[in-house]
Amino acid sequence: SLEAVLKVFWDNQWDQLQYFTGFNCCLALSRVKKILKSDLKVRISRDAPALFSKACEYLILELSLRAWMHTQSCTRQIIQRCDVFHAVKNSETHCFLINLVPFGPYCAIHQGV
Amino acid sequence: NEKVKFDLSFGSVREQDRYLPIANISRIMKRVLPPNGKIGKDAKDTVQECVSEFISFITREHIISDKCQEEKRKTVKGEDLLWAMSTLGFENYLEPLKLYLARYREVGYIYS
Amino acid sequence: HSRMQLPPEMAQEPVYVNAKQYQAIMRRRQARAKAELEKKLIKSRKRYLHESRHQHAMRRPRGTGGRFAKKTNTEASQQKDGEKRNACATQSPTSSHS
DNA sequence: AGCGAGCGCGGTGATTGGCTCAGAA
DNA sequence: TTCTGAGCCAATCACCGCGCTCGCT
Repeated sequence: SLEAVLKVFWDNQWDQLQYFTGFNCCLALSRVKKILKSDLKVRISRDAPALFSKACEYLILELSLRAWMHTQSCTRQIIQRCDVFHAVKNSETHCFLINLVPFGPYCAIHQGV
Repeated sequence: NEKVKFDLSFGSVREQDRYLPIANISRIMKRVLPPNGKIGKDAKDTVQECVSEFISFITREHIISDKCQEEKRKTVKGEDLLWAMSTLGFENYLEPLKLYLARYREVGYIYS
Repeated sequence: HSRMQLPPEMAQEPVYVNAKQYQAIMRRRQARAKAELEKKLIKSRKRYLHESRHQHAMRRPRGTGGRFAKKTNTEASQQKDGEKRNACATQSPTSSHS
């Protein structure tokens, strides 16, 4: 059912893009630019922060949705770190984050779920 | 003054500069939850770190992979980042981001 | 289906990743290892980011239940009065009390 | 020509902790 | 069952966006 939920999610995102009017930016562009520049000393085009702002929004939404699926499978109501770990580990597109999401010791009980 | 005084934590960059605001991260995360859904603090922090890693992952891959190394001082453009995402398995993001980029250029800065 | 096994960083179960990301993940690992060798990694998080905002939250009025309460008219006028008195004191240094 | 870094200036929303009980364990 | 820890509230102020100039290509 995870695949179906994700398909609905991306269809909704596409619909919201088609009908959206005006430019709503919910992540600070200057902060995105700062993170971009922190990696290499390089010039940043004006639209790169805006693009990453939306891309980060998608990343957060999809990661949270996958984590919430795992939360529900454990019959819990609060997303914990281990849910994010599970979402990262079982996702083709988010597995590059695997080194950043260490399992907390108190979450070890959920490792087999 | 105040910044320097309290930033003697052995890291060179402040927390406010390495991550996006935690309140924005939390608000976006809540959008996929039912009204009774909650988010643990460590889950918020983890996603916050993941977002910064995502930006660095795409950007560094673009900078390292193509000819930007020889050509010093090249500017990172939006289309380059889209190409880098396509090579890293973010195909789902491509079409929405293309449309979003077009919309942004329409209303963002076309007048002069 | 195109997943590659990642060399285990610590003692842990084998991890499989997207083949498209494998090289980039390895490069990122090397960069992190180098940063750790240079002691440039931040380990723990601060309890709060700004001292001034911490102080602001600490001295704010709270309702029953620990929530932040609306600033009352009395407090607002008191604060305005204090500001005015402060400005007056800076303008005329001999006008302070007894 | 075009395009981005850097700076200064308003305006503003992210930051922030004590208590309660949902809910993790 | 025990007892941890996340949501709740809104005022300040650090910072975000915008317009500007200047330098680079």
